Amino acid sequence: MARSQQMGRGATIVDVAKRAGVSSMTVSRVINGRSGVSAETRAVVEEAIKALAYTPNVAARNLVNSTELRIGIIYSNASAAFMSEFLTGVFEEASSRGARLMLLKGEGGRPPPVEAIEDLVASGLSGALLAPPLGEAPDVLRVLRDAGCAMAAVGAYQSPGTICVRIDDRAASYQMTRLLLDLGHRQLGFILGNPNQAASAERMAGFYAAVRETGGVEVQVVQGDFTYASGLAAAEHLLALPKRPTAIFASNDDMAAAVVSVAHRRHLDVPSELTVAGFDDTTLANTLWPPLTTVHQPVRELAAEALSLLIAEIAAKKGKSRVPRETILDHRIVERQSTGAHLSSPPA
Amino acid sequence: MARSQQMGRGATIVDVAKRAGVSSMTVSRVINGRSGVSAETRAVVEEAIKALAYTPNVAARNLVNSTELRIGIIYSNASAAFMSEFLTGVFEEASSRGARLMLLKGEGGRPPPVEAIEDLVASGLSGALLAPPLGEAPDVLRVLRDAGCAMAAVGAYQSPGTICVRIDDRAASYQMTRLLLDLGHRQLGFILGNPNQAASAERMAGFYAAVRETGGVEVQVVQGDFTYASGLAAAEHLLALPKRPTAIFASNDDMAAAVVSVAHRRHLDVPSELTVAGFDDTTLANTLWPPLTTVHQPVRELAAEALSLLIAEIAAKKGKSRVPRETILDHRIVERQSTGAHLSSPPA
DNA sequence: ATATTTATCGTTAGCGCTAACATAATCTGT
DNA sequence: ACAGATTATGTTAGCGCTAACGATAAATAT
Repeated sequence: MARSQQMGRGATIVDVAKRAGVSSMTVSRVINGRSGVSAETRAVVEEAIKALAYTPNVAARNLVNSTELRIGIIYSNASAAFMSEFLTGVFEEASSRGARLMLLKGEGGRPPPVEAIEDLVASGLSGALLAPPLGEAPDVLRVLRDAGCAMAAVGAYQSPGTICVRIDDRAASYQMTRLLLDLGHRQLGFILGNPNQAASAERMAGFYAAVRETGGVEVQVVQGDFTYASGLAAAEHLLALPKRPTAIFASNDDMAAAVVSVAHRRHLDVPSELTVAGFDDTTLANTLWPPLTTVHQPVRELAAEALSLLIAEIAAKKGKSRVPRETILDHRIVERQSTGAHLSSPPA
Repeated sequence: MARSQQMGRGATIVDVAKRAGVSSMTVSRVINGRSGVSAETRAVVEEAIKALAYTPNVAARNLVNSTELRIGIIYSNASAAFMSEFLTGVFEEASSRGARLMLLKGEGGRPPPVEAIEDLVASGLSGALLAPPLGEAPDVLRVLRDAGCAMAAVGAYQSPGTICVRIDDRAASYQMTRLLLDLGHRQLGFILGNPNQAASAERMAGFYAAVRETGGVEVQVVQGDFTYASGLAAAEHLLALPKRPTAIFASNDDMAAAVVSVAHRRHLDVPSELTVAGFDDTTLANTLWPPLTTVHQPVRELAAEALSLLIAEIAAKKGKSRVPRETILDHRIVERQSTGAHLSSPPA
């Protein structure tokens, strides 16, 4: 019996070819979008593919190409909440593309040592995907670039030859600030992020943009570095000010959480006496009480998109690459319970 | 020319066979630990494998087996920090085994709906790996069991037919309590975990075991459910008590973080006026200030081991499975800065 | 008209591995 | 001692796919 169809799982390329009345090679060409197939033939084949619910067998494809796509995922253990989402996105994409992932993690929030990256590259890498903030780590970028390794970075601002996938930090920050202003707040505190990440400057720019277009706003800006500890210090400073802010916008959730903690220590209720907003929508935002109003990044999609682009880039290696250098995905403002309207006469 | 060795990436099974002076089939048998190979032949082959740094080509293997191992990873988004580690472990293991992972995530800390699981199973699953606390979710277990799907659960206590991989919660809890007692604390508070997870009872048992063998200890136990909010309430209760505890041991880090927050609100310094200990060593433990003393679980290893056992179980499906039902990995007490010696006369 | 290019499609071979069978060598029991 | 069972190895074929080349027909050039 003609085994293919009846037994076993999915249909094979041969089944499709038979049904379309062409050779398997033609089907292969259609699948891979290769040229040299007439429009009508292509249509017939596509019809057959759909009818049989055919999906290419990645194992067979990898085997013959022998080019087993090896992608290095390089990250530091900075924000685990973020990484969980990130890895999920990457893995889903990788498994459907049949890519093999090599994870490399730095310890203590630091990038992995250069030697580790060199080893990884030496083991034969097709490309590397950088999780924030490594997309802006000079050492990492240099090693990879020297090795001629294709790169994609999530959350990074452009560096030559790297595919960047991120949200529009400035716009997000602008919108969040607008939200605060619309709630009636006119005394605003802003806690900056780590200065060596481009996103920090963008977030501040968005904040200022919203402030500038509104009259009578007083702002206090203090430097942080994205850590909880830095948020603690910044909050202590802001809340000890003679004209203390009625709303504080921190450049990430960790620092926003610290603000809440300091507020509580000073017996200030959140949000009735102090409004707090964060950025990133990590689990922390939902773990603490009150849950934080924050900016949600579509981390999973960012990661999946970055991997997808990276694979495209690798494929297009010889010809001029038609892969966009910069891709922006949509963010979302999540309003939870750490923000509230400004009360002109605060409660006793 | 005999292409194999000189060009292309790694060595193939044929290269190994040639070097060992046997057929490729014999090498295959050695690799897969199949019987029917003499000890000396096996040794020679293993020698050759090592010499050539041979690694099996997963694509080729999957292709011929056609049985592409599809493993479902089922989890809720409870603790992202945990999941990040968990996924890392699972993915590393999966990529070296050539397994294809299907992720299924529940929303809002709930298990995924039964329909979703049924769909997943229907799509052809070889086995399922359950992240905590789903290893003890009756609905999930039932659906999987009915489908005759092999299962492994991390952090769960035994349920028939499921492979459980976890740490010894009781021993860990005992050790942590001992640490507190050795620091001189005699007024202890304990915050219970969610009662529908077996680990909660184990952790309490360990706590009591340590308390019982020590004289003159007063304990206050209050119910929690592993959430930050429940920790808040529990801490408020404990710290309002007339004879308030000098040390509080929470059944997980989220609740321990809440204790720290409440302590600060009441102007109690941690650790000089109140010692706090957690459990799990999530990133939260290192994010907050002061960093928490807690019990570290080797999450990555737990996940990898569980997947490894699951794959073994699937392979041994026909014969009697020789896979252990329960596997315990080592934990570690991590002493950070939330714990300190009890001062007989507390500072003014 | 014939030679030459171009577009479309088919054939062959082989990626690295293992199931299934074939073979050779050794061990049983009576 | 010799058929039959056991153990140790080799042979053959093929998993699903695609590179490389070959074949055919149509378009263009000379």
